[in-house]
Amino acid sequence: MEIDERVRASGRRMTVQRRLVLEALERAKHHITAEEIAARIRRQHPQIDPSTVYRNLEALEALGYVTHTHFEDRVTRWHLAASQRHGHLVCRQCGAELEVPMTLLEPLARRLRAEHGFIADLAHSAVVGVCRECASVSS
Amino acid sequence: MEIDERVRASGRRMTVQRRLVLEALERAKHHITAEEIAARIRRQHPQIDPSTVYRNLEALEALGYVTHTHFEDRVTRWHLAASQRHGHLVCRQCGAELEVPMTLLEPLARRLRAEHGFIADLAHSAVVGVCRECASVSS
DNA sequence: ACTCTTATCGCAAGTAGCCGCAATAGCGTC
DNA sequence: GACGCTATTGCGGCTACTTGCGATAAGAGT
Repeated sequence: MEIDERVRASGRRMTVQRRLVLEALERAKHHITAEEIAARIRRQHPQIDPSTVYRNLEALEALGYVTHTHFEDRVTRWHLAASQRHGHLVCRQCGAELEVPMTLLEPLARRLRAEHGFIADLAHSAVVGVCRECASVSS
Repeated sequence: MEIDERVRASGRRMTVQRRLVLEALERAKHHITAEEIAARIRRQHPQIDPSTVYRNLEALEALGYVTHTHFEDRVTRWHLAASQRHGHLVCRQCGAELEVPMTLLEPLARRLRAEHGFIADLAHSAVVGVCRECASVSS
């Protein structure tokens, strides 16, 4: 089924704005901020309000097309849910970002599930710490 | 008092505002937001600006007296660094918070260190997911 | 094609938190 | 105890969102 139909089937509507947000995500495919999406869309369609972009990201997330990840402290970044899931390490000193396969995080997820019945989404927040380079310089 | 001296020894100054922030943290001792600290202080000292509270939390964090943890999406909470370190699980559906001992998270930290040279601070961000109760209801 | 319900939009105002700046006030030194 | 250097403060304005509201327009039904 086409995305348009699935959106409608859920009682939502496929608007020009929603399609533009989806297209921006498809074009970026990877870690884009809401601000960036809004800026890109507004280059061609300046009448589209940033709040519309935020609301559409939320709606598309509720439908399962999109997810977001929290990076260093205040930045949220969005990507298509279909793209490869992976964890993130971010260095609190130099800001470097490292991607790690989910398999690395799975043992913890399994243990949280077994011991606390908690279904963890370990890709949702980046792991903050100090990268190899910064650690070797500062100590 | 000894904190005062240590603050001064680092080239910083012990101001009324800084002492009030520290006292608020000592009284709360556990997971308080910057807004709450500011509000409590401002009940007695309305001239103290919230931005001063934020800057003092930052300064006290740099000195190692205080740390912060990120909870669900946009909430940051502060506590004395001296208090017991532990991880947090937060349910994205009901908001329930669960504390887990750091030992549970350490195997992952060790592996990140061994395989990526990355010194992870797994207490810095809560682990987001779905708690046992919400999982059993929704599925 | 036309109607009608209501999801969604644009706008303006609100929120937590951050930052630059001129004024203020710790505190080491005399 | 006054002096001077400069860390820190209060303020106003900015960022990254969020929210309320009246207007607009999807799209199901006729």
